[in-house]
Amino acid sequence: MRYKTHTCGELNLAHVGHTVTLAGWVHRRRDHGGVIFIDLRDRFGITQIVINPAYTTEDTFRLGESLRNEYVIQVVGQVCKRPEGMENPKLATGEIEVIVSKLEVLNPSKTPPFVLNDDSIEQDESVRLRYRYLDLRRERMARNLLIRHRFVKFIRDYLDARGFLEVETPILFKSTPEGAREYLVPSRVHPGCFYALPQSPQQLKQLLMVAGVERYFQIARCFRDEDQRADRQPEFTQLDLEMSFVDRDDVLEVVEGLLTEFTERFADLHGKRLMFKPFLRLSFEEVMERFGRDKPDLRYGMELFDVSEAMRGTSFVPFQAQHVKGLVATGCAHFTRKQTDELTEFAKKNGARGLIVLWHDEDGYRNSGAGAKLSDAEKQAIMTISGSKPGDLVLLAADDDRMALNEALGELRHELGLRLKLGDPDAMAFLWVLDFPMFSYDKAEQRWVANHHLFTAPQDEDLPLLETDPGRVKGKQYDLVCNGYEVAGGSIRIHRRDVQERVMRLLGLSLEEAYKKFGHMLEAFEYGAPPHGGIAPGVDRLTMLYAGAPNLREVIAFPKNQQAADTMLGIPSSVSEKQLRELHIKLDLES
RNA sequence: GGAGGCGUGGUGUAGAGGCCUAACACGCUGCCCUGUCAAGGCAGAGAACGCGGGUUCGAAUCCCGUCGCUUCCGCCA
Repeated sequence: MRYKTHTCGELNLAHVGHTVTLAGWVHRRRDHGGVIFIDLRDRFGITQIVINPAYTTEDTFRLGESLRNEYVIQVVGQVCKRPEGMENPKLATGEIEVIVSKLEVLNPSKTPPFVLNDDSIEQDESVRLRYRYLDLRRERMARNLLIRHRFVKFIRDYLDARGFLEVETPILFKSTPEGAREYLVPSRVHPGCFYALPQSPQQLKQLLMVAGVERYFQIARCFRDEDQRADRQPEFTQLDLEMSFVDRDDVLEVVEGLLTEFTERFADLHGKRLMFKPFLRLSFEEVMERFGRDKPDLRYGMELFDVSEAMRGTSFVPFQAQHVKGLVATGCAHFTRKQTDELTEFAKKNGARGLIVLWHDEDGYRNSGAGAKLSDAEKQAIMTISGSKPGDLVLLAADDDRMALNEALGELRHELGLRLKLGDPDAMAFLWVLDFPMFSYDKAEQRWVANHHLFTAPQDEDLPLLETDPGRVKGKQYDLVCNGYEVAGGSIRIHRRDVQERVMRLLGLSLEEAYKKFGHMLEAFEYGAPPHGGIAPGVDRLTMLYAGAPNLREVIAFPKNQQAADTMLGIPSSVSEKQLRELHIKLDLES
């Protein structure tokens, strides 16, 4: 006999009269003494089971009384329309119930260490992770897994329909000199040698372009041995993709089309909607000027304003700087001195020299603190430029370093956005950030460093600047930002050897060194590399946003904790002496 | 590597120097109950308050250290 003829989510009035077999977990039990109700749960839903002595044997009823939460049971019974007024509109199957004739306990269960049948309780996460297989039974987590599945399935269908080829690349990869710290895998066969787990399939996907694949993608696992954040896991999943004979907009269109269609087609599942259609496009420079962060949350405004000119020649010492900018915290004039002091501390921590606060009352800026020191003309200018209204709080900072000023205010804007919950939880505010500067000067090391990676192509018109003014060279690089998170990054790559060599020269990399580190790439590029470029959207981060989750762990079945450990599996763990010997490894636990 | 937050029965919380021989809710155990769906009623078991040290006549409550979890900075080409 089959374990189940139907799932617990599919029965309805059309099935009334049918005899069905269901199997699943006891979600909840309501024992009225004479009649027992069981909410039977499987992945597909919940169905009410009724155990009534009038319709079954004494033994079955006794067995029903012994049921507890999370017992795995199988029932045979008849689908019946519920009595008038007894329907449950909260359940998809709420118009019917199954009257049990036969009941079997397939497996009893210990009492779970935490509540599985109530998502409203915020459960301590370390316990959830310790018993992740139970945590995943909960409705919210089951939904997150489903959203992720739909997303990945959609990606495959969407790209397949557009001629992309899914190709797997090795997990046992090569240690690369730059970038994130890597996870190393010792080789048994080659004493003293190591594989490295890929930070991303970057180099391999470019080699696939040389190989003539033209349109490649992969749901790729990536590994980075860096410290964790809410949006960073040591292993994570990227939609890695690369295209030949394309320029920037071709790549952008693929990703934008994919995310637009997914957002709209699956709105019933995730409940999100697009804030910008088409996605907003801004240059890095404009984003920094207006929002002070290369990954701004554009679900709300609160743009930075610039009063530098109006403050020129001010007698107010804190504003005697090249640049004076600020932002308006709408409706925050009720903030106390303590709260604004906190904001000042926050701004300082993020590089501001200080924070000037103006309270906008009914009759203008309050006459205390900075409000008392600024001239009427200056206050009027700030009011006009900032557009502040009574009830608002105006926050200003000054600095000779414009970028530092933008960044400090940008972090302040972000912090306020979080504290004031300015972002609409149902909105997805996708933004393309374009025209990044390719290089920054590392003062400590006295050399130019690449902001993206070595293979990013400079914009054509900036090529001459490579030798004359590297700081002004912009790259064919692009980031996709959503709700304050970087959700994708990519670039058009250099495919011409001469340009590649000029970039390497600028970065102080000799041809000899370059060949040592990237020989396989440079060699491949000499065999007819097509113009190509790509991008890598973060599957975990996007799923997190679609799921409305506060961190990546919520959308990964078995995530690592902040210490990169899994307490359920007890990893990382030590290994036997024998294993170490085979790998030619001696431990030095002192250092 | 650094900074902040949290750590009380199985779970979620309350408790802010003596009223704590630690409270409440859920869960758990037993009994009652034929229409509930967060079922209901009655009874009961279960924690010396992460760990160590200190202050005090007295500490879950204050201080120091330590461990665990978490958020952020550094780091993440």
